[in-house]
Amino acid sequence: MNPKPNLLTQVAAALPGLSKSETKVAQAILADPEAATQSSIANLAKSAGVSEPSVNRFSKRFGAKGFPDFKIQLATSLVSGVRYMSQAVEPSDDIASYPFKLFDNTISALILARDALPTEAIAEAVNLLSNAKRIMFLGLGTSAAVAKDAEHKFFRFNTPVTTQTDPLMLRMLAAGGLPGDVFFFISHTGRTKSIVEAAELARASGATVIGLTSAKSPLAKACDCVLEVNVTENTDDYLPMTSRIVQLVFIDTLVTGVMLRGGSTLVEHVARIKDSLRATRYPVKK
Amino acid sequence: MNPKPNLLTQVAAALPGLSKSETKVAQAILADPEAATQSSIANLAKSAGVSEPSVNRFSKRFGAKGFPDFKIQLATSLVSGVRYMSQAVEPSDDIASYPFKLFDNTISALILARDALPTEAIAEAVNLLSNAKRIMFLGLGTSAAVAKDAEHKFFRFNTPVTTQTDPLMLRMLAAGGLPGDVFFFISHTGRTKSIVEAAELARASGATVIGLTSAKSPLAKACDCVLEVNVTENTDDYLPMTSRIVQLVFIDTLVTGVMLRGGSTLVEHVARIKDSLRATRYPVKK
DNA sequence: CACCATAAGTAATTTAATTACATTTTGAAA
DNA sequence: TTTCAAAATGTAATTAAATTACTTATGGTG
Repeated sequence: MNPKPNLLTQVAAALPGLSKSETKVAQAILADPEAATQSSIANLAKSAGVSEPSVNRFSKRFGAKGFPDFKIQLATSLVSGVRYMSQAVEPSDDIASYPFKLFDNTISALILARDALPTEAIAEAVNLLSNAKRIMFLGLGTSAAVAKDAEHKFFRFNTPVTTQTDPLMLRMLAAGGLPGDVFFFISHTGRTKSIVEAAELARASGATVIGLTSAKSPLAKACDCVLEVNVTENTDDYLPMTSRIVQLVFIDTLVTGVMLRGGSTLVEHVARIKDSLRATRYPVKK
Repeated sequence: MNPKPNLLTQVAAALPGLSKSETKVAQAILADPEAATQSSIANLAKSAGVSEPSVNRFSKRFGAKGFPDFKIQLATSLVSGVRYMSQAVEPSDDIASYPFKLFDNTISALILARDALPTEAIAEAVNLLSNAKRIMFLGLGTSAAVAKDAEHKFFRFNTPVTTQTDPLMLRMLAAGGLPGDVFFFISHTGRTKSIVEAAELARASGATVIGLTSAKSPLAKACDCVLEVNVTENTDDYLPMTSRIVQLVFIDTLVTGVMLRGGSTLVEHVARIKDSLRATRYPVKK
């Protein structure tokens, strides 16, 4: 289940020990693996400058039943990834299975999210955040950690940024919003009352409201700009896990977007801030 | 670049519009896609109960050049994933590229981490955490957000859990460690002085020290149990992103491990805590 | 109920891959 | 350096697989 040695890597690794014509085959494959999965044995033999049986022998050397089988294995190894369909953790799972399930599920969730990225909304959010006079990242519970992370990232820019988890402070903060303020609400469900209410207050105050939440939720309705994240948590018994990871990568995306917009000036600014941390660490020995 | 509709999904989606024998083929494939990638056209035709040309026609209907090509596409779609090799974000990137790069890079990092999971260390950490009288999750900067997240998760168990970011508090906390305490340090580099020093103090105090950090780092040396995370951030100009995601999935893994060890009692306990949140949310409309 | 259009199957053909065997190359020992 | 055996590679024949062209069946419509 776990050890899934990438065929392409295997071929590269085996290179030194191969014979002359096998090396040619390996190089031809390595040069354009994509093409190799498409071509016939005759074709590949020709482009490698060897005979067809050489290619066939080569295929078998790597554990394939024959050349077509090799092509299939190669094709799979080109998209290193995860077997589809997320598998829920079960009481019967042990150390050999549950860590892999968790990683696989997280990876699957990210893949799904990537295939449904709301790029226009992202572009808009980047725009709003770039022009913000002040940014507030607001989330409760699990989303508080995401908000905190966002704060850390945006803190390095020039814009003042805050997080807040006290619901009373939240209300006051939201009520006191001003044009130019960006309130960024984070909520997986989009149904947490204090968050939704704060979003409504913020909206009414004239500030800009962005939501990182699921589509059609009450929170989404209260936002100027909605970043839709639709992750179905595959667990009731165990704790929700994947949604916040996806949220975090959204945050990363926004941070990057703002950096790109800011250009070299902003990159240098961030670099300076990063440098300031050097003294807090033990240097890497040579 | 983006739209990469999963072939298997496509087949499933097309089902209602297919003719009788095409439906049979689709069902045969859907029933065991893995096997379909291995079998010949004759084989599949037989197991679907149709003629060979029907399978061939079916293949072409889905945009393949022929059956072998279909098999390759099917094989790739079974491992939904990411094209290998992480691509750094560049100033020339725009909205159509950088979000996907970020997701892909994160996914790649998770795949690499999964392929090098330190299962024994995870098992040991789960053991230590399960038996802890008190748990401290400690990290600074970006890792503080991870620590906060861990606190949120572990908070739902019966064990007292804290985080702390003030370096003076950190020292005091560590110096006051007792047997039965578990100090869980989080640091990507493993070189942050206050963290390493706190780990050493904690170790000296007789408490158990776990580190979620990179191998061979100063922090790793100060720990009883090291969870190695080796993620190479592919960015100097832009902000580190992927390492904390991997750290979080490690946290998820530990949480799950502790839950599994705790059995149904713990699951029920967590469910009760989760239920307590219901009143804070707007109910889902029917 | 006849007709057309679509769907599915049969059999022939073509293409691709494999096997068996011949030739070449390589390296070690005389 | 020559010789020989073992390994490597290639050629050609064979077999297997896939595709095409064509025929037969099925189902809906005037």
